[in-house]
Amino acid sequence: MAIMGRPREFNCEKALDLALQVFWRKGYEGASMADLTEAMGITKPSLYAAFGNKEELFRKALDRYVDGPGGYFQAALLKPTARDVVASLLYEAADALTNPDTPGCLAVQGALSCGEAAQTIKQELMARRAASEADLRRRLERAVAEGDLPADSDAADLARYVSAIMQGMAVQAAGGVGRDQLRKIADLALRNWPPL
Amino acid sequence: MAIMGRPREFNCEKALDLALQVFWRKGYEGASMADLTEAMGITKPSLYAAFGNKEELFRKALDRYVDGPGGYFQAALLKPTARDVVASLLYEAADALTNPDTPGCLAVQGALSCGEAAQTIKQELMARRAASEADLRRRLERAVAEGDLPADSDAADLARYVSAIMQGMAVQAAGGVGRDQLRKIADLALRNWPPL
DNA sequence: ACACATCCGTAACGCTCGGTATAGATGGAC
DNA sequence: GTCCATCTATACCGAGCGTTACGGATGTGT
Repeated sequence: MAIMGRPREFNCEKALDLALQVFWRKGYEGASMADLTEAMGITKPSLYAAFGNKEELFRKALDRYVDGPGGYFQAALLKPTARDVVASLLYEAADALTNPDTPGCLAVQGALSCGEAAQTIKQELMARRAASEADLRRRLERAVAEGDLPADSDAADLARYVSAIMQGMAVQAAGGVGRDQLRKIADLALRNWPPL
Repeated sequence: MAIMGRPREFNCEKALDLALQVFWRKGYEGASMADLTEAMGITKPSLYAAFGNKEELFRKALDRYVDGPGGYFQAALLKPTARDVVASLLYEAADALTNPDTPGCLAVQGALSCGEAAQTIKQELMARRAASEADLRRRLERAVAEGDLPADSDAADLARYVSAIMQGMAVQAAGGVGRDQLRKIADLALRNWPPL
């Protein structure tokens, strides 16, 4: 049995990308269904039929983010040395955070603080940030094992340190700071790596 | 002509402190008037008579924050050396961000991203963060002039760097990271100061 | 004691929110 | 060409939002 009935008139993935942009700029709570449907070019019933509800839509947009524009994070972990990994993370973050197509960090701006209704989203984002930090921590643990970092380095502390700098850059970007200024933050952070 | 009519039954400053706690935990948009009136122990008409509206209430709470729990920032600028200033900022931030009475950084969590209605608040917070950073920049400029920092230091870049670390710590604190872990971030940042 | 300015509480306002019932349009399967 | 599953669109729902009108309560100044 192939597909039956009237086919969908819009492209699901394109619509998700448009929704992602709205969530990016306004956060989860700040983005209203009216904002979303207008940006996506579809009506509310179509949105609900295709994506379930606002929360599921956000989660799907979030998945699309980490696999797409947010992919620089996982890509950076593949660099050969710990210094390359951290440098790549910080400079790629500076670029991504100021790219007009990918404004800011969804995991930070999405729902840092919110009302009761959005707390499951807030916790989801907290978990994602923690998971990314854990990925970085494991990469740095490997670097310690390989002698790429001093043997007495605490990979967990270093990962938290680098994560905090990236998140601080995200806050700066939300405040309108530009790419070159973010890269200078990265420069300064990298002037002592590893921070001994 | 002294005061006339029925005197107010609640303490304005105490009520402001209670409102501040709500804004702290839920952000500007996430805090509803019902949340606020319940926490403050007053009814809505009393709140509107005393504070104007939600936006003015937030601004008054914000003023009370910078003069009270947020005062560590200005206090840190009075330390004798640039290193003392930065160390005080980072360690005091670690303490303040994890103090149950002053949870997180209102300037970061208040309204990082939001809907249309709250964008004046968002811009106010952006301006406050920028103003704090400018205060720090001027303090570091003084340090350069005093020979306390290398003559080729860029005070603006350094101030942005330190601000980003503090804001990153605020995001970490919003994610549940504890005091000791935040202090380790401060430790790592201070291992190269100034970052040459 | 009286008058009045002010505050408190109930109850409602208009609006927007996220979400949906229903009816009409569309196009593939037979 | 007919059937019918599916999509689209209008119009609406109940709930919650920030805000306010109104009337009764309260204490001060005269």
